Amino acid sequence: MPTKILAMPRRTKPPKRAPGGARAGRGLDLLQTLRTRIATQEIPPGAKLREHELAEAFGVPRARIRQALFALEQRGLVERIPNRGAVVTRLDLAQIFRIYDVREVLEGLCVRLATQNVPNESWQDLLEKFQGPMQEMLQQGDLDAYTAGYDAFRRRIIEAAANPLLTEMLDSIYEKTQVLIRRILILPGRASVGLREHIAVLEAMRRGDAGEAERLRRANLRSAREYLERYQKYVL
Amino acid sequence: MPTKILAMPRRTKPPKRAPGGARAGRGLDLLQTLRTRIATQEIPPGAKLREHELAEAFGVPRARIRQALFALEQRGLVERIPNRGAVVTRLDLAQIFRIYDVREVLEGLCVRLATQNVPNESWQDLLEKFQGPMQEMLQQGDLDAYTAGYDAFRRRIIEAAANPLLTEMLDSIYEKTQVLIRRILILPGRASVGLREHIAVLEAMRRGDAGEAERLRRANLRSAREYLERYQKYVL
DNA sequence: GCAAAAACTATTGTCAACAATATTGTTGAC
DNA sequence: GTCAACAATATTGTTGACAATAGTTTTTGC
Repeated sequence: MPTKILAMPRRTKPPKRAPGGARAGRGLDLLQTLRTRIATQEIPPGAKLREHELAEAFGVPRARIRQALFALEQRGLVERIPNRGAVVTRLDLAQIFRIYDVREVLEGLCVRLATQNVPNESWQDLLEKFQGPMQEMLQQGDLDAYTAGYDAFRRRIIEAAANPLLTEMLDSIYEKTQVLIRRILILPGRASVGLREHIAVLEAMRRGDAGEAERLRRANLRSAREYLERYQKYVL
Repeated sequence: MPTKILAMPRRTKPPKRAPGGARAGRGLDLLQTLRTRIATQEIPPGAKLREHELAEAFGVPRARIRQALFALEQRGLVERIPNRGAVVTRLDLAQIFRIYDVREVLEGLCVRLATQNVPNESWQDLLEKFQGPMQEMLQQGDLDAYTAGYDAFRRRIIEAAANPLLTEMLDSIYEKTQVLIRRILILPGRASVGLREHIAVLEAMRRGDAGEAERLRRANLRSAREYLERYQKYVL
């Protein structure tokens, strides 16, 4: 039994809290930790989340764990069956495609808004990064660096879009597909195709062509989806 | 002070629960009640939601109210300030426009998926209803009936799209803008323009032209948004 | 009479014990 | 040997009491 999935990231003070400073964000901290661990599959799909166990591992009362689990349920990261407990949601292929349908239109909206909201020049640095360094990272097989670069791209766009509701929805989707995105990335030929598509999107943004940028971004996600469809047995 | 906003819809058994049947959905019931009351502004924006008060009004322990408020916060219907309590979220114009941006692409996706998922003929009845009876309702000024018709249209499309994530997102948006949608409807000329647009969408769906249906639905929502922009001082 | 401090009140946040329910293990009969 | 009923255990669900915090009023010093 994998009981050591849990274990706090370094909990130095189980008995007493830090006496001085603000520690009001504790509950949120806990939730955030669980979210990322589920998103990265450090806690894998299908894992049982026992309240008592978690409470002990995190050194917090069970009520707080309970609250966190409730929040995770609302975000769709865990499923709670009455009197049976919570398990990490397992996504089947059909659900993944449905998520991608939604993601496609939301990411499309996101680049459109971003293009409209900030001056065209502000995309220059990202464009150059994607035309140069990112290309090299791929050739050297440094997928971690590439992923980091892609994440930065995504975050910049989301920030520029400046739409809190959209941000929340994309975050909610992202934490469900994070692992999947990385798995698609290592499919044969996917990374370089993706990179070309990202560059096309960025070029449109650089020109200030919001409509075209949206269209290209949507095409990009549909293309990722097609890869997933073709190689599904290797990914899942 | 409007303390009688609350008061349960008819709580006949405060001391003991129904002895026999399933009543597990209690907690969910409470949440649902609060959601609809906030969505319809029966509980108006800015209203303070006191846990103790709610607990007494609903005849449930405070912990359950607390849980419900937590859920409402996650859905963005209330804002919780630590140690200060929860107030119903008040939307300003900027936020409303941001919501409409998201709604536009999601409803667009929704009609596209719906068109792809079910046979073309299944839209025939709705199309006829919109070309005939709905028109009459408008002419007779029966906005309640018209609204009900529109709701049915929306629900059919959402159901046909068969995408739980999308459904949830649209529901979440809808409960924030429900009142607003009705206010837009009574703007001069809006209803008839809207009806024409809905018919155009339905015609495209009837033809099985998913792409065009999506485009038309998006145009429809952008048009609603423009009305809102023009008449904003009358609506808010 | 005004301002600042202190006591008070109202409200939310935390917790640990208790109850209800589901699962697992054990016993007995056929 | 297998199945069913029953007992034991583990896990979640519920509740009320207590602690902490923010807002409000009163008091006191100038």
